[in-house]
Amino acid sequence: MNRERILAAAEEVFGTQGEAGSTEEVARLAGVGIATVFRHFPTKEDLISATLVRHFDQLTSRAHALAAGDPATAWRTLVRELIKTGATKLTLGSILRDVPTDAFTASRRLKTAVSDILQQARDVGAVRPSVTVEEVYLLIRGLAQATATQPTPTSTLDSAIDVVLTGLSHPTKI
Amino acid sequence: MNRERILAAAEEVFGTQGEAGSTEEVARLAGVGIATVFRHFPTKEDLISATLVRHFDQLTSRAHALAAGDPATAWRTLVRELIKTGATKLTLGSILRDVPTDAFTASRRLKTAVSDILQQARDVGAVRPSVTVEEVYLLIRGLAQATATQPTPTSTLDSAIDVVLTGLSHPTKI
Amino acid sequence: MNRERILAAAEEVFGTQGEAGSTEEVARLAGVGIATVFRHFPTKEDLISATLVRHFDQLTSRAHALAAGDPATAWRTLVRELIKTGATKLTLGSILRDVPTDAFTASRRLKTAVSDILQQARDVGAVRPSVTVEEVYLLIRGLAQATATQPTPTSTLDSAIDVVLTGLSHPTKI
Amino acid sequence: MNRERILAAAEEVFGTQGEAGSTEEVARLAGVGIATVFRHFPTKEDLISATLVRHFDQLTSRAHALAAGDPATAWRTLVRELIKTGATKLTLGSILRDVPTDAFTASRRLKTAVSDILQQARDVGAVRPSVTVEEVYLLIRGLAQATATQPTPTSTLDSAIDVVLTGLSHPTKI
DNA sequence: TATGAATGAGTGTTCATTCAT
DNA sequence: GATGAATGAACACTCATTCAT
Repeated sequence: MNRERILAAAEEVFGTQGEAGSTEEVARLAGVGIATVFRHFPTKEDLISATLVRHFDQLTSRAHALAAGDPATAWRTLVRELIKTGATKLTLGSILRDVPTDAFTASRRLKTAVSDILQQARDVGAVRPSVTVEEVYLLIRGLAQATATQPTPTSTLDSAIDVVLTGLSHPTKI
Repeated sequence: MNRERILAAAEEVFGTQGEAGSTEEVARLAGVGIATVFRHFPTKEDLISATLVRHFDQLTSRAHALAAGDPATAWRTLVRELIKTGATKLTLGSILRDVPTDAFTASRRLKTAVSDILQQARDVGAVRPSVTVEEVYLLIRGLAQATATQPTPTSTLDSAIDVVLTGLSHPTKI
Repeated sequence: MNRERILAAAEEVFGTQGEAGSTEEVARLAGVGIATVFRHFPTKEDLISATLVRHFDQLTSRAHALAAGDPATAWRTLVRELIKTGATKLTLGSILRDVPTDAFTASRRLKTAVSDILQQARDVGAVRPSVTVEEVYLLIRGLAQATATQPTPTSTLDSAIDVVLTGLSHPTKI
Repeated sequence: MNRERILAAAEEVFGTQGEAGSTEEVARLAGVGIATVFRHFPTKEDLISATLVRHFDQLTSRAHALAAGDPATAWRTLVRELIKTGATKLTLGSILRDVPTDAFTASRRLKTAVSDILQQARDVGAVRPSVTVEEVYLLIRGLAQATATQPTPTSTLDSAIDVVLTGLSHPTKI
């Protein structure tokens, strides 16, 4: 039952400090001994991976929920939320060097869900047809990481997101 | 005269790994003893700071050079270059916690140069009037960090940059 | 339970070499890994402080025991023992720069015990009335440090102690 | 000509901080490059040794001067001065592990001079006949080191010196 | 199953000492 | 003869990981 407590603590610790966060701090925050953490997750990497899986799965659920509503709104909301929730936690992505399979799979699932909504958005003309998931992901990851890295006023972030959404909906300059 | 060799090595090491990079690796890469690094830069922070100063100053020079030409072109070229050269190195910016004065000053100089070119671009209508340097910086830093963090095909990055440039030139959706 | 082993090793190492002694040597002598030392005493200063507390407490106990017997004998025995046992270890006192509270308190307790016996000795005329604890401490510390610093034949040390005890019992020259 | 400047700096540095003082600080204080220090004194130990020689020779001269006057006064003055001037500098003595010959010789010379004055003092009854130079040295070194180690009010030190002088002039308790 | 205790490898930093100029 | 630059060996301290209970 500690597993959940540990994961929550890990999301807090690594989300804030990146992989610089120490396993011992996770244990302390979870209120368990350090050996307990290692019993559940034999490696620091395993712990981070599991944390990512949890995070990605939550986002995937959210994407599925949004997919039921109006495509244009769903799209804009999704992009916004991915950037903002990722802001505190996605630093984790940077740790995936040799991508652990579990986390990789979870991120695949999320990417699929995002692709689906993107497709709907393209269909209703909310997004220019030539836009790919890859570039969308790059833009999302960028803003998420940039704000995670350095405190940013909400208004600045909102403007930047608007720029991205606008850029995605208009034909690119020659 | 090792100073330059050390700075180059530091740019490589810290640019890739952020402040996680070790001073010892910098020394090894520069082909000098570790104490030599510390003779030139008494603190790891000093080393990082000096690396940043060098990097920022190079970019500032480039900005000044561009400012002499056509505003719209200058603007697009600058944004592109800031993102691409920053890609390998700007991770460093995230290290500026207690901003070392020198690096801070150098980054101010760069920001001023960027602001000037942005103003010219606004004047010729290449950029929407309401755009601020802050949001431009956030977008640039985002793409730089995102590509630094994870290998990205050039084409994807180029598309993303086009999205940003387009978004900056069009009026934002309501 | 290594704590005790580490403290014993620390008393040996720091007692001999003062704060110049290395934590690593303490670990080696205690037969434990260096990290174990740091788990028990997070700082070198903490380790030294704990060593001092242990040492001071032992001396305080001894002083209390002596206080029960004949004042003149108690006095002479105490001074002798403080010098001789301190000889190997009291170098540590010199490390109390920013006195760590625990060690300071322990040394206070010892000083009080010494003062009590000194008072008894004054009462029975074994020590001249004008003698203060401060000068007694200075003389004790002096002989302890001097013999710790440089090997000294027992007979020489005994003579020197006799000189001090005699000087403390006679009226000072004008 | 730098030799003298370096020695003066060394006496200041090592006298204050013991062997913890760094050679580089000596160089800085002497206003010369560090390599210059090593040209004159190939080893840190050599430097300290030379510093000691200088110091001992000065004290020897002083002893000779005093020997010309009244024996009792000379004795008391010498003891007092050895303790007080040694207080700032004799920390150095503790560094003599494998006594470098030069310093050893110089200290011999000083010891002889002290012995002579001690003999005169014994002859005029200012010091008990059984007193040896060894115990005198031990007492002097002790007070010098103790005050060097820890700041001590002048009055306390003076009282302690009086105790020693008194103890040396009276017959020892049985 | 959970834990506190133990550990070795690594990090930033200092310092006596050497060498090219 | 004097110097600044270079170096390796140490040191205090941290952390992911393992083990006995």
